[in-house]
Amino acid sequence: MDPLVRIVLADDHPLSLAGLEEALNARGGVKVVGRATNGIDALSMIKRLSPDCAVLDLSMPGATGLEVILEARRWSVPSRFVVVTGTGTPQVLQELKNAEVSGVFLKSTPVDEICAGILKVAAGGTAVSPAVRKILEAVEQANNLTTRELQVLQAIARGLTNRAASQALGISIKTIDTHRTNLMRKLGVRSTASLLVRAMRDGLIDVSDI
Amino acid sequence: MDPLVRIVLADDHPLSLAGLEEALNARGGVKVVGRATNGIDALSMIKRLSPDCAVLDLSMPGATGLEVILEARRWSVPSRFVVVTGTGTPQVLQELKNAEVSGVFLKSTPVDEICAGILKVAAGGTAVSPAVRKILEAVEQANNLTTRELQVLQAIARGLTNRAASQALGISIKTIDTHRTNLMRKLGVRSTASLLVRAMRDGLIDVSDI
DNA sequence: AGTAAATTGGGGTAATCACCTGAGTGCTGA
DNA sequence: TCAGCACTCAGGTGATTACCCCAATTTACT
Repeated sequence: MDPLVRIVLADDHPLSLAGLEEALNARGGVKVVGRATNGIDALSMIKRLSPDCAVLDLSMPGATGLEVILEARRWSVPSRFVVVTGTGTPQVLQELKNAEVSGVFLKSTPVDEICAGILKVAAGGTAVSPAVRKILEAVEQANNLTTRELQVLQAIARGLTNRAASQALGISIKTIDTHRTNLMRKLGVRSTASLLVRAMRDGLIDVSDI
Repeated sequence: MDPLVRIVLADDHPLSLAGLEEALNARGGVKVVGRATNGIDALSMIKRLSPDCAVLDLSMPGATGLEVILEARRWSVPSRFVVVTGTGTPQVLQELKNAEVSGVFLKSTPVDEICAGILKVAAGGTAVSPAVRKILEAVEQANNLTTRELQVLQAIARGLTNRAASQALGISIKTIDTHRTNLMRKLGVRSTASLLVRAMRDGLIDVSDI
């Protein structure tokens, strides 16, 4: 048998912490050598223990999981990292991707899948849940949209007609028309209806203020 | 001081169970007299202990929280009930509302809020989290839409034009037009764009298969 | 049987959309 | 300096939508 994989868990929600540890123990092959409920403790613990893998919640008091990772890397800690995040907003996931975090999971992911991912990352691999991967692909596509195009998309989502959108953005109706045409071409749809469905599904537009 | 409020907790996820109990203990005034990780145990426990309040997860092996409640009521158990559900689909919430469950919360709700709700329900009140209430209002509105109108809404969401939708549903374009107009009037919007945004935001249409 | 609601569909009009070609400006990196 | 891109706008055409009118038929329920 391999020696046990040493793991540090950090999550400000005690219940998630306990649940994950229990699942990992049930699976075997790992040893949870440290637990933290805030970013600061997590960071010092990771520095001190140099675990094979640190599993971090993203929203923690003191420092987010991402901040912990970046800081730990500045100290050349050899650990690998898995981030578990509750809110899978495109922006957050993009940041994690840029930071080249080895493993990313949503909290809604089945615990078994997360456990498997942690082991994989600890073994030197990468593990990104399908849900996260899907969102990232959407982000990829959103990044191909220009600022102005996103603004036009937002305006349309608010129910503005081309005319109203042109007034809102202070440009000609024809310009709005051009942008919308380009949006539909870029997203591969042929109607405003599909455009909005795609945009909302992929989180390209902000629905909260509508 | 009042005597301690006697509570039974049931959740197949041990971590949620522990987290909630911890939070309740921290708040004080309550005593968790029973824990169950499946519907069957929960039911027998409630019958045996007649707690002031039973807090039930909706998705449990054996029997769902709702089934437990309905069965417990058949036995005239005097307990009051709080349901905590992970998936807040409109259908599920509507069923809970119909069953007149005293308290309904999403798992994403802050623990403090859930605790406060449990105490309120145990005291004879009702507690429905704002998020749930909002979804229910949307359901209310969706129920005012006829079957055909919902079908037309789905068709539009799939990006079908009036013509394509008419062919898909085997009716005249003019009928689609009528339905669409009625939809917009009922939902208080004046454009297809707004119609879709409203529909998606409120879960009136199924986005998964688009 | 009778009333209400749902579903169907026709006519018509003004507005808007979808899509095209073309073009001027300004910024940026090679 | 020059190509490339983003942004801007125009003209034009056919399709479609938004919205109003009205009415026949079916379904549901009292």
